[in-house]
Amino acid sequence: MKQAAFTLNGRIWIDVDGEKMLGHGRVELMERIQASGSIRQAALQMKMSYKQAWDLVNHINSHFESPVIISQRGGKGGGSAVITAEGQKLIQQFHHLQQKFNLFLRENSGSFSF
Amino acid sequence: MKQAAFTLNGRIWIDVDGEKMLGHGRVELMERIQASGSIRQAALQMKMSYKQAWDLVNHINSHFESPVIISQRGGKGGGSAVITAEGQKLIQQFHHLQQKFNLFLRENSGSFSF
DNA sequence: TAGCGTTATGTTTTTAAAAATATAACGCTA
DNA sequence: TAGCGTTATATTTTTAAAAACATAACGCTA
Repeated sequence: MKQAAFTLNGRIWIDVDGEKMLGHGRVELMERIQASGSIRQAALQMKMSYKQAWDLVNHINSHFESPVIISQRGGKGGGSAVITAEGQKLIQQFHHLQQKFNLFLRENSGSFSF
Repeated sequence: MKQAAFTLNGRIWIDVDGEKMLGHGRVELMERIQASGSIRQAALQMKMSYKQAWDLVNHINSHFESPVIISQRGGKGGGSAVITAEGQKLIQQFHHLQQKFNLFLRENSGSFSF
């Protein structure tokens, strides 16, 4: 085949006890929950099942003493979910790291000479 | 649950046309092929099937005008495989990038304050 | 020239991941 | 108080990935 453009790519995430706790997808999920106030709406927007979204939410929360995504069922609108201040800090800091990482990728993408 | 040690983690790889071409696993495979002179031995060492290893080798080679892993069947020992100079450069440069990335991860692992 | 160990390749089977389905609980609202 | 839309959760089904299996080709070596 042909030798096209080589680009450096990658992913970062946050581990707890060697287990993945937060990455790009989960951060996006949290953001959409915050924007919509609903796990279901966030799931629909990201084209995942409600179950999958809820499992992720649950998994994230399990790593904190008090949940960073707080949800309740029933009531006006059928239920709702919000992101705590701590959770928002989480999002913010992940974005900051992601930005630095993107820079890293760009800076090093040109270092090939095959 | 409890709020344990957060650590930054990640992976990098090299893309061609938006498709993954080379990452940590494939580099290790190439190194083991070089060390043993055999795709089969490399596969055994990495606990993958020969087929899987060969598919990876094939996939890597398909991205270059001339293969970076050259193999032949029959003959002394039943067959053999070698890594070209170009392939060795590939390995070297990936390692260099990986080293820089490891530094990035370490440097940024402490930037949490939840 | 028969056998050996490897490369090369296709097919089948198994396993794991993802998706789909089902259902209960809940608290507002009409 | 019946209904709505959501959260919460378990179970089943489907799909995709991985593994296993099978077989041919090859060129040395004995």
